[in-house]
Amino acid sequence: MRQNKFKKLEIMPAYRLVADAIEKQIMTGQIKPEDPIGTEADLVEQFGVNRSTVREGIRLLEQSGMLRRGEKRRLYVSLPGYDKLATRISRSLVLHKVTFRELVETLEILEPTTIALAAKHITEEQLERLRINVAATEKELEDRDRLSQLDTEFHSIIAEAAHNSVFLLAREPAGLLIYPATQYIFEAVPEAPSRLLEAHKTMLQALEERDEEKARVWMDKHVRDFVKGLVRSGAELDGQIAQPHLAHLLSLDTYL
Amino acid sequence: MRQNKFKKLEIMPAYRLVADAIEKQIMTGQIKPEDPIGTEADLVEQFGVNRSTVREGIRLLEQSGMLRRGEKRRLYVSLPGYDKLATRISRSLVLHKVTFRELVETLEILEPTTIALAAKHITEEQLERLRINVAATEKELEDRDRLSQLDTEFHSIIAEAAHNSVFLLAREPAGLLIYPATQYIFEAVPEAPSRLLEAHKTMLQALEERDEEKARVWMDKHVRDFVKGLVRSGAELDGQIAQPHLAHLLSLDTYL
DNA sequence: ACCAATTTGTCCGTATGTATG
DNA sequence: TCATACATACGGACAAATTGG
Repeated sequence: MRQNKFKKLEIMPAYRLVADAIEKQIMTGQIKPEDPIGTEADLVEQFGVNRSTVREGIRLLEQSGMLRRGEKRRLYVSLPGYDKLATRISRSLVLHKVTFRELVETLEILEPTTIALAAKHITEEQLERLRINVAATEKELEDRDRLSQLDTEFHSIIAEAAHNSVFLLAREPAGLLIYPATQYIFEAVPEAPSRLLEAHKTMLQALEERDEEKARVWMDKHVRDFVKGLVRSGAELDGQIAQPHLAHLLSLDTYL
Repeated sequence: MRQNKFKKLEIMPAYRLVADAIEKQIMTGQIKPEDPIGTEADLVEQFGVNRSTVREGIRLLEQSGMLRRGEKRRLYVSLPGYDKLATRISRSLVLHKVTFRELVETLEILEPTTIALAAKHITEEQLERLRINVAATEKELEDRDRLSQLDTEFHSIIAEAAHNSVFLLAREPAGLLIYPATQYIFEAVPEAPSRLLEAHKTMLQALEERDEEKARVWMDKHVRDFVKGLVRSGAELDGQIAQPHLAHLLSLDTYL
């Protein structure tokens, strides 16, 4: 038998090595967010590779949000934004053919817990944003498109108010995928907008009173109500999300 | 007043346009996972840009996992893998200085629910993997490093058994960040390994019996136990995760 | 097992637009 | 206004690996 004394060598393209080297310094805190990275020419010199190679490496980190072009077009270390991450996760879920059932099952669990946490930790500023959101909802009760935007935002603010970034990132992708469907519920269920408004109003009130249980109970009801509406609007719970539901995800290309 | 008839133009670098164009076709299903993309030369011709530009665009999609170099080094459309996504999310959380408190708060909620779902949906094959995992845990009770790997794996298998990819992605990042800390608990709490083994054994049993409540209760206990151990091991709940805890995340560079 | 064509990874040089001082 | 520095994009080149005879 031939002797197998050597592990398979890890052969990686130079542009990956560049990206990994920079990422490692970021992850280990040797360079921190908002720190400027040198110019491309600097990196060329430091790594001893060609500019094209450096640029390809930079693109990898740019996409994962760890580098960005800041003022003066210079390179800065950057914190990957939660909104961008959530969008990427949502898109992945779509490609994996996630079903409505998986989404609502998740939200039935996460949303009540989220608002319970929010009741404990919400700030006055966040309450104010919720009040503005609810007021806008009341004013635009006829505009279904706008209404589903406001719905998505309402739940995002609450998630933010939970003051737990792990939780925030856990629920945001599901929220991004499911709440836009509100729009289709409105078409099928005429009383849906007013019921939504009532629920949002009550939940806001519960949050103002710091009433954890009341908030949780109403959110629970709200989500169940949502699922019922979803079914009545003709959505197949075990089917995957339809193209029209994804328009908002696709048009986000611009700032991602 | 000057007439404002024009919207601000979206001015984006060519390599982004390339990436967006391809991504849009993927998201709209015009090209599907495992479909081959043309060669770089093809893309050069189709987009009418230079090869360097095409390559930079490809890097963006490569990083987000929508494109990969497959067999024969050709470009294929690809499903972003959950493991890769979870790792990226974990790293982002670290950069955002996530605290132990946020992690355990999340897992105290998600893990019991996860195992309850798993009790309903777990397959025989997944049960078998859990049995193997628990058997290995019993055999390697002395090897702390190996033990914390097995712990992480145990919980990942359960998450997979819940058969809800949204839920899976919601908890995996927290799992990746917190369970490696088991290692440090073992150092501070001598009886921790045997307690962990007992809990894992009992949860496995509950899953075999499809006993949702028993599974949930034990997981709840297990997580609380974990948190206690974490505190006894000297971890500051409101502090961020220490460097040593992240070693596994950094060495994963190779296959990401 | 050898050869010719293709393709990727990498490098070099250059032009252009834009921002800085 | 001019000069400098830098990012973007282009064109061309070559070696190594892979493919397809």
